[in-house]
Amino acid sequence: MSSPPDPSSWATGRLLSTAARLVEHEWDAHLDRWGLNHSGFAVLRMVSGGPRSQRELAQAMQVEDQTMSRVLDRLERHGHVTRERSTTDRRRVEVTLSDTGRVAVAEAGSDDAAERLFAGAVEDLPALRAQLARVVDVLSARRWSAG
Amino acid sequence: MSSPPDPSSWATGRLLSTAARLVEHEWDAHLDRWGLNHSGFAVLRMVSGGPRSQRELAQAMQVEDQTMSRVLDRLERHGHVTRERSTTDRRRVEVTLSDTGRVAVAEAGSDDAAERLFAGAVEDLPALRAQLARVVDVLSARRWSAG
DNA sequence: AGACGATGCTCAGCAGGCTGACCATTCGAC
DNA sequence: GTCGAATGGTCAGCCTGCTGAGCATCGTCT
Repeated sequence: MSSPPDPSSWATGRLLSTAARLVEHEWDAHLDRWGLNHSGFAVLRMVSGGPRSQRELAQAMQVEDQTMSRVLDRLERHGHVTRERSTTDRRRVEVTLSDTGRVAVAEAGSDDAAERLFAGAVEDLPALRAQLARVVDVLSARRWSAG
Repeated sequence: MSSPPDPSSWATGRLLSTAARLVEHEWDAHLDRWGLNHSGFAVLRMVSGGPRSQRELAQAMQVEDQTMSRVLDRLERHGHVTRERSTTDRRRVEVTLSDTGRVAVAEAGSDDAAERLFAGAVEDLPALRAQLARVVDVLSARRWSAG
């Protein structure tokens, strides 16, 4: 008898979180084949544009440094990425895509499964994206700025 | 020089997750005053309609039983909720809102701060909600059904 | 050169997600 | 009544988030 969930009556925050979790879940299932998950994959894509410092990656992903550190632990452990201290600034750690990482990101992202995930679930994808981008803009400014 | 994030070029999944995290973060900051967070608050609101079993709560929140178990641990530890074995079916645990829980949920949810959070960040809230609700509908059906 | 703040990263600990494995109780079929 | 499957919760372990604290290096200012 347990009634099916009725999302249209939920608070907006819960709607957002639940949708995000469901998408991550499907995406993770797809990426599992390469030993990746949604966060690792996003980092890999970022690093595929050339070596990056951890701080740069953390800021790009809108995440704390400590979180990025552990995501990179996992990527390194799986051989998707290498880390070495910068020679010019020994505080920095240069994160570089490995060959297996390059293959993984290419294969996992080839058939843009990421966006096909939304097929049938979204009426107007560009509109949804625009609204979400605006939320991210406003709230991340509110969070990471001086004020 | 580090360029500010440009969400409009992100993958949709990442957009969704990031927006959700930012909203949770602000919401948690508000609820912290009552020893609550976004997940605990949502559970509390659910229980305020009368005692529920843990399984019911888990399904309503679209979460695994184990996750709900630990959220309730915390709510119980903070005295927001009481748990007692059902007398008619001793496998079930009845979760009941406590007095302090009732006060907390009333105060924290009074000035609907939850929705004001989106003021200025969203153009057409009903449209956003409708799109998100559809995503949740489709993906949760895909996940929790037999198929 | 020395001192001191800013910067880049890691460690420890908490929380909410998840999976897999397990236990207790109930229900149904025999 | 007994046995076995279904049901309701928990334990352990992993992952990504967060905060708070600490360490090493770099820059700057005197």
